[in-house]
Amino acid sequence: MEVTAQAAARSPCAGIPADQMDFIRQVLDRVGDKWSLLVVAVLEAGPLRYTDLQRNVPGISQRMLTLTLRQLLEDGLVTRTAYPEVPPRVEYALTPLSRSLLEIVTSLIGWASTHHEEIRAHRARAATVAGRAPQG
Amino acid sequence: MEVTAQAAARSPCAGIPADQMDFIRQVLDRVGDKWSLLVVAVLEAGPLRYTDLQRNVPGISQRMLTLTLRQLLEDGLVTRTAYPEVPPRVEYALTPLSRSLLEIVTSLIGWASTHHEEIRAHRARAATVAGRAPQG
DNA sequence: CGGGATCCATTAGGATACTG
DNA sequence: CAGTATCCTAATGGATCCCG
Repeated sequence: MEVTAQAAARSPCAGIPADQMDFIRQVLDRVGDKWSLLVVAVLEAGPLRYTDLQRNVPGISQRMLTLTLRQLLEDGLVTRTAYPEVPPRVEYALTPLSRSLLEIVTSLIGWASTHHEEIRAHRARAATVAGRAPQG
Repeated sequence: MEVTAQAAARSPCAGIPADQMDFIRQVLDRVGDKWSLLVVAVLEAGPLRYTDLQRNVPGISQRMLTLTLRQLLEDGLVTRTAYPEVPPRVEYALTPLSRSLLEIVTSLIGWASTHHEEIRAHRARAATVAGRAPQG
């Protein structure tokens, strides 16, 4: 225990207060999960309804769309507006909060775009070195 | 249909070419997974050996540390240096690539720090509205 | 149309024990 | 010290059916 405490005191994740560590994980979990980010990205252009979202986020299932939206709703990252019309209509939209997040995410996507060749090259190389040639 | 087609044409994931979509997911998976980012963050201060990493990343298991390091290694996000000494010593360090990633991540962490109260507040409020009071 | 509920497969990830 | 291998559980997530 004492060792852990000292280690944590010395370098609790590169200067992160470790109090924050916990909730940073939560944010990361949300950002890093399979769909949240995609949904937010799709909503950037403007409000969309449920089925439009489902079609614009390629490959998402109703279940995951529903769950993702619920999470985003709880975190205040999207708003839900139900119009009491004859064919029910519900629109989801971004909030100022998610828009600010989107800026960061956009830079992350930019990073990915810039460096993905590098990563790919490294992976291919690693696979070749890993034990046998990829071809057989 | 026409609405969807237009929406998709307008916003196939916020202007992302959808070719890139795939590898962006990969990057996001790596960044968003439970440990990669923490390991990278801890390595920011300088090279560390296996056991030091394990102690500095609170809660990580040997298994996950090993797997995470392997992934990072394959992607060229860390380097591994084994010193042929009597007690074996292995050091892991960041690369220019991971340092550039760290800048983005830092801003993400900054975002989290700035807005986590907002998110928490929204969650609490959502929980209250959800059907019953949080207290019971 | 906008979901909720259920069933099922895959995976992530922790605990433990063992090795060089 | 620096891992590897195995087992097992919990969470992720897709498919499907159902309902207001």
